[in-house]
Amino acid sequence: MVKISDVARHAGVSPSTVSYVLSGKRSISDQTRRRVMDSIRALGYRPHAGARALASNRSNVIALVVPLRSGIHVPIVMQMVIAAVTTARTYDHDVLLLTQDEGVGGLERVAGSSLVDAILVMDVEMHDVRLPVLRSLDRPSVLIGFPADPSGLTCIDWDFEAAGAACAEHLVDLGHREIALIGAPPAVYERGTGFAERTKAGFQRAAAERGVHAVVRPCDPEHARETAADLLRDHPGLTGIAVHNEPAVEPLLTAFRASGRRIPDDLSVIAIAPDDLAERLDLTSISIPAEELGRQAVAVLMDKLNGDQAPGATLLPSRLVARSSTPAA
Amino acid sequence: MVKISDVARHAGVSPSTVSYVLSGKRSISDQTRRRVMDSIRALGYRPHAGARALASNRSNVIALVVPLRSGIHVPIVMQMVIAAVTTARTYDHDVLLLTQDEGVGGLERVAGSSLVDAILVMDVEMHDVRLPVLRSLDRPSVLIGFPADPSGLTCIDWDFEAAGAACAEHLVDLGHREIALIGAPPAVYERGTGFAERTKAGFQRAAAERGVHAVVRPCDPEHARETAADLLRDHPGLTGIAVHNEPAVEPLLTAFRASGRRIPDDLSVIAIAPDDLAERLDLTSISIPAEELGRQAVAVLMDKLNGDQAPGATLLPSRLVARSSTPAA
DNA sequence: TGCGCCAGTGGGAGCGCTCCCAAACTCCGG
DNA sequence: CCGGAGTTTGGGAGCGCTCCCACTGGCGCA
Repeated sequence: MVKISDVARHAGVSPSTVSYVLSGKRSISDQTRRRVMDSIRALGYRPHAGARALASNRSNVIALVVPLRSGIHVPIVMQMVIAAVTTARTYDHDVLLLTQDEGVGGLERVAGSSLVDAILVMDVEMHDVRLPVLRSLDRPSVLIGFPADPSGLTCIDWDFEAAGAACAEHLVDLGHREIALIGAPPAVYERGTGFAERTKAGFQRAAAERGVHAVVRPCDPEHARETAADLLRDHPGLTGIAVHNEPAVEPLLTAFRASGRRIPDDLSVIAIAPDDLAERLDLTSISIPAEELGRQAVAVLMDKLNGDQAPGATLLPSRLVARSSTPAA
Repeated sequence: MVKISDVARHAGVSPSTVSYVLSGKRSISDQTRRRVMDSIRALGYRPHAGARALASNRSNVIALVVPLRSGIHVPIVMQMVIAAVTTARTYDHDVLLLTQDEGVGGLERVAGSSLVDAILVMDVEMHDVRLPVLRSLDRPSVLIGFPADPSGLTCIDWDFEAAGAACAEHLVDLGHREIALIGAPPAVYERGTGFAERTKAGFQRAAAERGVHAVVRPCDPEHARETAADLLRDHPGLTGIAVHNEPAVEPLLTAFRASGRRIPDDLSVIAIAPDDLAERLDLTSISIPAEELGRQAVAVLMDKLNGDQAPGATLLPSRLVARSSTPAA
């Protein structure tokens, strides 16, 4: 194994100089820097991660806690994970993967052993048992999602309240007087996951402000057909529908058509969904950019690592893209 | 920070004894062990990962290279990832996530810096550029999937050849004389990914051995409808179909029905797909246990890490489960 | 009694890096 | 010509752990 002293000898400088060339923590003459860099390349030197972590008290690794529970859409999670890894690399960090089932112990383990410098937690619950641990840990963390009490924590998420409201506004502006939101699977609401509730709240608030009747239904994608049928039966006057449940979108559309409703003639449909899905189905949508969220979360985490004061809460705006499922009047 | 010498003092032993208690590398009297463990708990001691890695030349971290390209089914990948992480934990290892877009450089980086002890690579291509690097690296690796030339490498995968053959056999045994395999998206074949080819080969071989006419079509899930229509038009006598393309399964079934074929009365359908999907649709299927593959891959990797001679190739058998889409005669 | 053997323990060098504390050298103004 | 400031570099302690090399005391056997 090539070590820093080998490089130093080869370049005719001291080990500390090689270290400083690599870290940039003090000024080095151009000539020396070049000589050192040449030696590094010539010898194929790679700093030993463990030695570095021991001496500097920084591992250059962040932990990423991924969820894998019912009701969450896996491809979106994966997009965020990939974006997080890619972004972390631009900050010269790697990503250690933790699953939720290790729970609180996993966080204490990787933080306590100095395996990671910081922690990114996805899919936070309203009353997440990990919150007190995260608050007490000596390493910075960022949560993707908002718990009931975010005090003392840094959280980031899409602005689902605004997204829900935008759906209602869009439908009302098109002239609909009776609208519905088809939301996440029941399991998600029962868990008290924040995003589902916030979408609902925004939708209902915006509708109420405009004096429009709004109903909200959870929806299990496997029973989309029944949900659609029930909804249309219970509310025959329904003409505008928002869907916030990615895997259920296609089954729902099929079910609406099967029940004789033409889209958009009889029913306007807007979805809160990733762009690729909405584009394919030519659906008006509020886009939820997964990569953007993963990227931003890491950026905020790195700010905290550098000691910069990060905002306690970040809400990523979503964007409404009109397509042919909600025609202008 | 609590260090090993603090524990040693608290327990009235030497630091080396604490180390040996933790590693189990030499015998310790019960009494001493108990005292040390008590002190560890009392002080909340956690060994410093970096120091450990430096002194022992083992980081207890493995790298996992995940794919995210077109044509692969994300939930299956995620299942394998989760299984790999969970299994690695049972061997007291953590998992560092690498994306493919760092390519060869990422492997050299994490191996060269001793950040990881071993490498697990998912979604291997036939002529993967990473193969020579993996062969030359000083750390063990395991590939999930088989390249064109697996010499000098350890590979593991489902036995797709057998799965394809089992599909054909099952259909032929039911009396079908003209059968088809609807496979992965064209992009997957073009990339020369092994699994798609092997399924095809097994299917065709088994059909040929039984003197039955077999056609194979790739299928882009987004154009499942057209694929189904074309296939039925080109081969009106088709009565048995195997599908090896998870996201296309439902659209295909819809398309078959839309073209007037009843399942299973007019058309027997068998799928190579995860159990949950097949169960939901009540489809006869060859199950591809994703968790099992992730678990086994890590197990083999750990064997190699321990110096045990691991088999060069491992093929995981799949299991045929008959359901109502292919009724017994 | 003397010896070898074994189980249990301690001492401490060394893993490869970082970063504090100087030291060397150059340049300038007085 | 000297002192001080600025720039560049070297020396080496120390990060927290592992594991090699002893050392000790007890036991059985000749």
